[in-house]
Amino acid sequence: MDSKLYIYNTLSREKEIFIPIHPKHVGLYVCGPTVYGDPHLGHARPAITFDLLFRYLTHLGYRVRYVRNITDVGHLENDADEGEDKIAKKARLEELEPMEVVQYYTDRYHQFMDELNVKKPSIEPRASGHIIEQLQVVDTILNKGYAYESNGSVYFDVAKYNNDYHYGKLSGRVIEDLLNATRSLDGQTEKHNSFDFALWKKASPEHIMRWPSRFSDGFPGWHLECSVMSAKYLGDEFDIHGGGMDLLFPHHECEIAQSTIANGKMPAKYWMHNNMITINGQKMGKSLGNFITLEEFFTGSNSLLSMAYSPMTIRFFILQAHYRSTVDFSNEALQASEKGLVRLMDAVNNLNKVKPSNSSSFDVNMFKEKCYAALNDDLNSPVLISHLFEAAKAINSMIAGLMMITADDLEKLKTLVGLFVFDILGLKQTVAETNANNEVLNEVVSLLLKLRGEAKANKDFVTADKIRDELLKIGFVIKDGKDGATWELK
RNA sequence: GGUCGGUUGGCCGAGUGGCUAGGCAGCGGUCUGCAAAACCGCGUACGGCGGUUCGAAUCCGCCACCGACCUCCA
Repeated sequence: MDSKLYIYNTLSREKEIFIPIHPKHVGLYVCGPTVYGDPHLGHARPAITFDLLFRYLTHLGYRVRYVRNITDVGHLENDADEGEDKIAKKARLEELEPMEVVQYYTDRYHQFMDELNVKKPSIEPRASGHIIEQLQVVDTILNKGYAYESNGSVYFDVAKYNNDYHYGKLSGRVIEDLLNATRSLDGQTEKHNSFDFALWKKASPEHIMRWPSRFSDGFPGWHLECSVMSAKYLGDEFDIHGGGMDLLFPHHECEIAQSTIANGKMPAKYWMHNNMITINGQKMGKSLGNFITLEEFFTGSNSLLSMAYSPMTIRFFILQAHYRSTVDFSNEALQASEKGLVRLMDAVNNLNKVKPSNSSSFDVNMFKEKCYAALNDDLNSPVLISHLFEAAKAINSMIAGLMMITADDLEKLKTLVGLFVFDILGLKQTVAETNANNEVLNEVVSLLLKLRGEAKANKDFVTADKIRDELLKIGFVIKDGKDGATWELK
């Protein structure tokens, strides 16, 4: 528990030691997906980053309440008009209920997160399920004088807030600069200042998701849900707030302003932001249209992909970069990750083949220390992985008889490798590897390998190679070693 | 235009003042009937220019290039 975990706090722009507000408990809030499109690689990054954090904090013994929201309000518009076009009419008849769209993409998101072995959060609240709470906060902020009503909408008064508090403390924005960056936007005329943001927005006719309120039929502002739901489930003040770097401004800045007025407190102590995934050096995002969905990765069905990549390859690829760095997608990089992952997993499986000796030439305690040090240093998963590769090399050397390990140390090593690879990094064995542990299959293949061994002993290499080649065709890779052949499924 | 961040060997990607990150690819070797795997060895990288220092990829300054945010976006 006295782990000395340091995390980089965007608020201070420094790594800070993590000390929970309530000992032994951690409140973690992460901005989840807006469910109006298929999940893509960009969605995988924060999910995996904060999954790693969730897993590690849990391992350290904290009771973690992890809240990750589903944004299902405010993005759906009805583009149908009153034209007589038959196709348009049919489209309208077959049109999906907004909640159908939400349900569909929520399910898709869950499906792909499961495949990536991302643990479910403790609570996954939906914005649409918290309209009443959001309206209550609108009232609170209005009553405190930091919001104004304008033509059925309610806006947060940023200028007033900035007089009394500090708008921009998270993002480093200066309000005067924001004024200079003015652009013409819809609804501008309703706002006192361009940087004011909506708490409640009156729905225009084409908006199909709408709720009644004393201001108008409308929907809550874009930033309000996170302030409301984090406070509801984690309290006015909680430990860690996470999300993508692109949400830093304005989303999180606005959240801070709202929560500060509504609850009188900074909502979160530590703010963590994962960086973007780039493609050809550019951010992969919905608006740029350069995203590759997770389904496309898993099936290889995208012209940018030279092959399909397994969920674990994607997970490992993301974990091989530090979460605050951009990570550039390329087929070459992904294939390198895939091969590396196979090498690592092979070594993990090889642990069972290691025979203990009387002494150890591998320092298990040092290995353990280095692994924890990497995680404690702002979740440095790439460094942790580099240590795991060193352990992999050591394991293979033990099998080759070049290194030794005592039975005690071997047990420790098995426990540690299992802990870091499976529990904390959240990697898992492929279906093929799981099949390889099937006893019946094991005996059948062993029988074939035994026959091949006999053929080899008789210098009948034609038969030996035939067995090997035929097995390879089915998907078995045969590896000859000092003490006979071993196999694995590709 | 403003704010912030980045530029590391063939590719990806750690590293923040001196000590081999790691993975992939490549080359040489060991092992093997051959192959694969594994192991051993090799490459001697830090955008440019200047400064600080005994010593800088790492600190400071200037320049170049790239990106993020400023608008929905993970």
